Amino acid sequence: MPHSEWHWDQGPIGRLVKTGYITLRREIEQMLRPVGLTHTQWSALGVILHFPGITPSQLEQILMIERPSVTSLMNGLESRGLIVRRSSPEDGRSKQIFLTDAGKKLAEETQHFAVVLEERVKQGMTEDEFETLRSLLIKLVKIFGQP
Amino acid sequence: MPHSEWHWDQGPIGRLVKTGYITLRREIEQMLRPVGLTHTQWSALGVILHFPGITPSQLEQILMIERPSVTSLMNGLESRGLIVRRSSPEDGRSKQIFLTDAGKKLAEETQHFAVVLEERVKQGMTEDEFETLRSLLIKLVKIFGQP
DNA sequence: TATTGTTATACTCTATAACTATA
DNA sequence: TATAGTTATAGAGTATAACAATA
Repeated sequence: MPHSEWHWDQGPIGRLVKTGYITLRREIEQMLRPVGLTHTQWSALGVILHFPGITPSQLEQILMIERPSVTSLMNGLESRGLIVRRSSPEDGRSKQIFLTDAGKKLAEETQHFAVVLEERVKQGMTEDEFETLRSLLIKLVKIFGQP
Repeated sequence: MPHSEWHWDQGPIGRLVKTGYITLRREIEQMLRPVGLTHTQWSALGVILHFPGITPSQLEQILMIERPSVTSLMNGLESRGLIVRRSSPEDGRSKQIFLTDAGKKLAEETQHFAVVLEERVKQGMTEDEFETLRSLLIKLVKIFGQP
């Protein structure tokens, strides 16, 4: 790189957030490698574990991906035998998503990875800094509309 | 979602960072739609604009993606006529990447999107909060190794 | 008409492993 | 041997547009 150098910690806020995201994602994916889940699949399993019977349209909002992407993601989990879809008894258009026994087991075994990561973060900064980071990230997101 | 509700602003720090990342990425991609660039391509163009003659191995570190991913990314930009690769005169193994005229034009036209986004963030929080967010994100990344 | 979900289709991003060329 | 880059291959993630079924 002629004449100047790269400093990862400079540059706009968007790049800094992305760097933070990639850093944390890589940590999680390293933990997930032995069980063969991607971080997106792992997130989805965690949500379904908390909200059994959730619908694709609800997942769409939580995971912040489009509807067909939810279908694709669920297809992957279904073909691995981790989830099942059932028609909703209340609304014939809706489908409800449940974890299978295998899915529940895997979700329960891996959900603490989020806590492990969070603990490592907490060890690197004060409680006060940690809470400030949380609240400023929330503030950042709210600027662009998330209610 | 029976019996409980989803609160996007709760949950672990990892999810919050990801929410922030997706939020900003969507804003940028909306701005990029008219010119037909993805946010990753746009990032790469911006880096090459700042560091003409950069090598794939250097891009690998900056963009935080693997070497073959760099090749793939550069192939896409090359086939659109936005960059060219030349062999390094100093090291026969190395290749240097330069923007074409069209690539330079596109890069220059779109680089201010990062500033636009940053300005919107700055309007939603105090200068102090903004700097704190920056420094805490840097601190977060450093916990996991980025020097 | 509006909503829910899926299909069809396509492209980007990413990664691992193996290869070539150069140092 | 080590490094730089590419190719081959594959899978995930994402999106848009069009469609079917239900409300």
